[in-house]
Amino acid sequence: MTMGNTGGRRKPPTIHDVAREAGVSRGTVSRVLNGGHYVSPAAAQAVDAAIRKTGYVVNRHARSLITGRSDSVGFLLTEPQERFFEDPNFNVLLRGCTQALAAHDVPLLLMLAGTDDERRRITRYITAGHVDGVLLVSSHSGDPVAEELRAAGVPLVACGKPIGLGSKVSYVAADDRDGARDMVRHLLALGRRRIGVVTGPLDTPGGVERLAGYKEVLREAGMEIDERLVVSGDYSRASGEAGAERLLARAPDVDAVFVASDLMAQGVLTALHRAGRRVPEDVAVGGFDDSPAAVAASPELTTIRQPWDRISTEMVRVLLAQMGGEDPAAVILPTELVKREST
Amino acid sequence: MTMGNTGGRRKPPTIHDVAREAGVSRGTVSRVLNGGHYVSPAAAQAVDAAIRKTGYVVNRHARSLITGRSDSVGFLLTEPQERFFEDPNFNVLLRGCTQALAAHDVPLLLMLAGTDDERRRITRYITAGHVDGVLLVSSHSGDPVAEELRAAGVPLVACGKPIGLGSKVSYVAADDRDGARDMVRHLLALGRRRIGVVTGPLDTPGGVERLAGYKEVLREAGMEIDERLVVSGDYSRASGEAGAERLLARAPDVDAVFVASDLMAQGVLTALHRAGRRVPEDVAVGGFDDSPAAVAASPELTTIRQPWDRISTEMVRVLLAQMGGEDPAAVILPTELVKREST
DNA sequence: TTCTCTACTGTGAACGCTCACAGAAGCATG
DNA sequence: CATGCTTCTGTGAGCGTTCACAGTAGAGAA
Repeated sequence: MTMGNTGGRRKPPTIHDVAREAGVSRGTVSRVLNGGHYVSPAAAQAVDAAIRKTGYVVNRHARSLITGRSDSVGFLLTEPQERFFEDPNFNVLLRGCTQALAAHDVPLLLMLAGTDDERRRITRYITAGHVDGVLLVSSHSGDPVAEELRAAGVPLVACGKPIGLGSKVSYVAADDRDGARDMVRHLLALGRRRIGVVTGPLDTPGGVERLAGYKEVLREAGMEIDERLVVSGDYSRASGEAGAERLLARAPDVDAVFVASDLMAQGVLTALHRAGRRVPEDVAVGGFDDSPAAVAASPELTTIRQPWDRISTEMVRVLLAQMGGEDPAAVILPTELVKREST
Repeated sequence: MTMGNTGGRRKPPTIHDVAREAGVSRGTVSRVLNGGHYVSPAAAQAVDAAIRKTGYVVNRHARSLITGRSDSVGFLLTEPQERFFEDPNFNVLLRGCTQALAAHDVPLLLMLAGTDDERRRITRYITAGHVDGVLLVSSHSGDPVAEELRAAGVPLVACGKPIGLGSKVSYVAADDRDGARDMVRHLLALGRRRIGVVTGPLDTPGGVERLAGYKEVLREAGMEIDERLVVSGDYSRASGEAGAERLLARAPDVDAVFVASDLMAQGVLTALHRAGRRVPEDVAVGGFDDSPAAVAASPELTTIRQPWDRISTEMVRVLLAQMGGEDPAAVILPTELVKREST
């Protein structure tokens, strides 16, 4: 009685059913499914109709078994997870990647390598061919997982320039150096001349590049680099606070600070406030990332926005290309200066 | 010359290779792989050794093809994605689910149903049997995707009590009502007597329950519900601000506000500050969620913490049980009052 | 000894798909 | 009229695993 297309189905239709329905052979249906080359228009139409009528969906397992591909990719996070999972930009990245892949009908598997045990299992899983490629989030220098995947020849696209991996690894990154340049130029344009910097960790490309941009612009402007104005942090809020204190102690005449992350910049604001300096009147503060911390701060932070949505789509594009046989590629995307109250 | 275990492998070892290496048959290897029943200790040991030696990893596609299971689950978000992806608690949930599943060697597929097109594709994908179960985040009343999955008999566990779905759907939720009770009791214990409330959307179970808890405690305390003290919001910061203004206009003598989300509570703080009310001296403010907004706020918010880590592990537990044939279940987990500066 | 029962093991036969190949048209060229 | 070429189609094989079944060995009971 109830045999319609709704209701609890037991056995889904196979390519066989579609072939019978369309009056063609399995091979023809398969060809239609895979691009439709070498298929007559009439047959293609019949197959399409049969697919709709039967509600056929390809069994990816059977396909994978023979093709050796899985037609899925992994999103692998080997970073200390707290840090990344608390960064809303990470969400934008994850969402962007998922959607960009979905547009290509490629499922995304989320993999978190926290413990060594997980690392091992995930490495095995990937090298066994259960995913065709990996989107990697890791700024670990010499990440063992990444290295092993690279060695196994798994298509890999890193978010941000990876350290310690050969040039064989693709990556997509924001132009950290140029972002830093923009910010420091902005501070110069405001008439500031004693510009300090709180760097990120200098064993990460981001940390290095942002510092390099800072120095470049000052040199361009004919100024000497005063090492008293350079202190380093680790992207944490606390390190920003400590950094600002050191800065104030070493160079009390500082009139602007370029901080390599918004979170640290929040700490800088706290320290400046405590020291009785007004922002931006006495000291202008520029952050980096355009995280929610930037607007949550008071005053709201001028910062550098990284194009996370474009980063994600580019990562997917590069990965799919590489899975299709193309060579690894590096993509650098421009950043944007977002002016707010702190400068 | 270079034939070691490292390096670019072409063909991964199969169950055949393991069987040959161990001197047993495919069947025996398969039995070892699937629980080891009806296998002699000697054979089991030989197989284990052979697996280690060959570096064998089961081909899940081949397995799935015959078992009909995929041994993977989907994490499905049908909510407007901006809202959830900006909520760090969502991250905790996602991470917790991923890790709990990883412990069972079950991969997680991330699925975002934003557009109708995506919704259709995902529904097809799931009902075609490409995942064995679904972790669902959706407070949509009458979510069509959820309804279709339920109808198709796909094991489903919702995060939070779902609306409009039959009792056949499992869910795991924090005890919203009890959390609200705790907060309002806390405000009463501080001596406040004119306690206002900014509710969440009243077409969600969370919104309804939190309001119910508020009313319960006041009635318990022998107080009448003054409807002037009840305003509704939609969880957004702006709606909190507007709500507080309405509250102040309608009941200027308000001395405490229970706000159904931290984000709204931030808005409430802003409005109170603007109106010249001191927090907590003049008006105590209690939030809900313990989101980062709670500590970012000034003063830091007293709030109700939902056990997101436990919610995730419970969701996974219930889902796996259901995939194993058990009946749907509902799990309600206790919340925790976190006292900070705002009360 | 013979039988039965249990514990274990090996062997096709699938699962649903793609791929290589063989073949059948249709059509122009020699 | 044969020959080649292109376009299209069907068929068998096989991907790596599990499952059902048949079978073997050893222990205990008759």
